[in-house]
Amino acid sequence: MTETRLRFPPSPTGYLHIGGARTALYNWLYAKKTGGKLILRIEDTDTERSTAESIDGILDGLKWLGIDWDEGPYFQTQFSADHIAAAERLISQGNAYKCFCTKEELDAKREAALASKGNLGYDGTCRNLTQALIREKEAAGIPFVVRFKVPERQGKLGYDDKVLGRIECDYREVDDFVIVRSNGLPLYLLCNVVDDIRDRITHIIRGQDHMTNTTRQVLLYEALGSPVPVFAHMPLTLDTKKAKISKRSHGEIVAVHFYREHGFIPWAFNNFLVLLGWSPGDDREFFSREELIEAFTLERINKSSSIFNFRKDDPKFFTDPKAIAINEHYLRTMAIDEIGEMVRQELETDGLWDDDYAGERKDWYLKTLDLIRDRFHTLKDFTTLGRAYFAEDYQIDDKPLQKNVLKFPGLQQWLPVLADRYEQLAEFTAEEAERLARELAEEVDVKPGVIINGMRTVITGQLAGPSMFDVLMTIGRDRVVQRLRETGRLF
RNA sequence: GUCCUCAUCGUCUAGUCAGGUCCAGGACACCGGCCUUUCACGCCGGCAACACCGGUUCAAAUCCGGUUGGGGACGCCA
Repeated sequence: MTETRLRFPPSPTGYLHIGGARTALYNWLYAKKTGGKLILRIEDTDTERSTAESIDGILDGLKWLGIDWDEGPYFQTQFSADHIAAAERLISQGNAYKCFCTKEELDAKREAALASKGNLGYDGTCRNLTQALIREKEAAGIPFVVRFKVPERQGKLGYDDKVLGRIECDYREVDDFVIVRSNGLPLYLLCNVVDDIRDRITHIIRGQDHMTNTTRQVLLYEALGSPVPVFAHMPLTLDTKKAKISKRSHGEIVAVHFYREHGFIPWAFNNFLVLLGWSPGDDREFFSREELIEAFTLERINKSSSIFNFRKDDPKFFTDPKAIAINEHYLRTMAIDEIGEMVRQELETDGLWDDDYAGERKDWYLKTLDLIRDRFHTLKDFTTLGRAYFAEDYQIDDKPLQKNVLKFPGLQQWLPVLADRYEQLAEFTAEEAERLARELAEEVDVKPGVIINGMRTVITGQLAGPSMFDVLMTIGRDRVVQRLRETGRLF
């Protein structure tokens, strides 16, 4: 069996979005699973819209996700000669012809067809021009495009899709499509096939929005005398209103970089993406890289499209709750030193990193992360909700401030008293700290919770958190004492 | 409009190819309870779906037909 060769061919017209990332992921998984190769090819033939920034963005996105490739990136524009040669070959073989219809004529016809509810395809005006007429028009300098001449055959045109099964349509349903622009530059349908043939691509995994392209490209493979690769059309990802997600209409929320910037763990995001249109067939939802490669098959890709259930302006979920839940799972279960590396990036970005965290305080650093990670959702939470562990400029949230502090004015006196007692303690342990806190509560005749939760808010700024006395040990006596003494500033 | 295609809880899905073990399982979300010094931690429980109509069959979420609904494509974009 020959090696499987897959490709991810993004067009550099914007950032990498979740649809593209998912396509890349599926191709990558299948390449890994079959011991094949993944080729990265930048399809930049739309020179009007392609940008260098987009290329960088796409590469960065893939790298962040951990999707690596074996060849490339190749740039489609560097193979123009191949594309042009193929077009010429198709013309000389009689598989393509020059079309002198103007854009205006075509637009008018399309509009008329739309109005009369007719078919929108090309009507074949230039399909059978005589050689003489063609030479005459060329001599007159009339611009032309090259169209593929769809064979007039009975029966069905189609292909076998790994996901969808047999896909067919009538030959008469496909109109003569343009393969070369009037400026001489070949178009996607052709370039894509020529490149896939040259790159010896064996499997094409792409979105269902390409299904009609595939039908036409099958004709191109045939005319070019190459075998048709295996096709697998994956379901599309729709928005909550069931429209195809796009950079244009959804913006940042569908951009891969948005998730990086919101503290997602790269693999967690892959894990979320792969489940949008694929399942292992059992109840597993979390996979290591190796497990996923092992479990992944083309046959288990779903047929029906899925909805990316992001919530705009939802105070609780900034994106699909399932994505967040998966991220939380990894946040809680990954090896703590791996989490440590990722949190380090966050701390550095915020100017909170201390080199000792990698040196003599490494133990403290990792223990602290381990203590607080259970209640966090993203890597960003370590520098926001968990800021009090690493800095003095943490915010006191309003809700706990009202509920746990301002409601009990006595805390202005009580907590500084507790600070004194903590300071004088022979040994600052969780047990001792708790004993003194409860003792104080009894003295001033309030429930222990008043003292404990008041402390929580003063010391961490938060309403919730780990066991308070563990927090105290983590923050350390000096900082605890200091923060408790300053309770008055909150009133 | 034409063609292609899809159809199970709010969302992601298992089950459909090989009909009975499915008055449909899991996860997320939601609701309730427990734990507790707190909680968006944890634990336990609950709510919630086979789009519709016919047909085949002893038996249909599963097979067949139709209807409806959704999506995609119909570019000198990729």
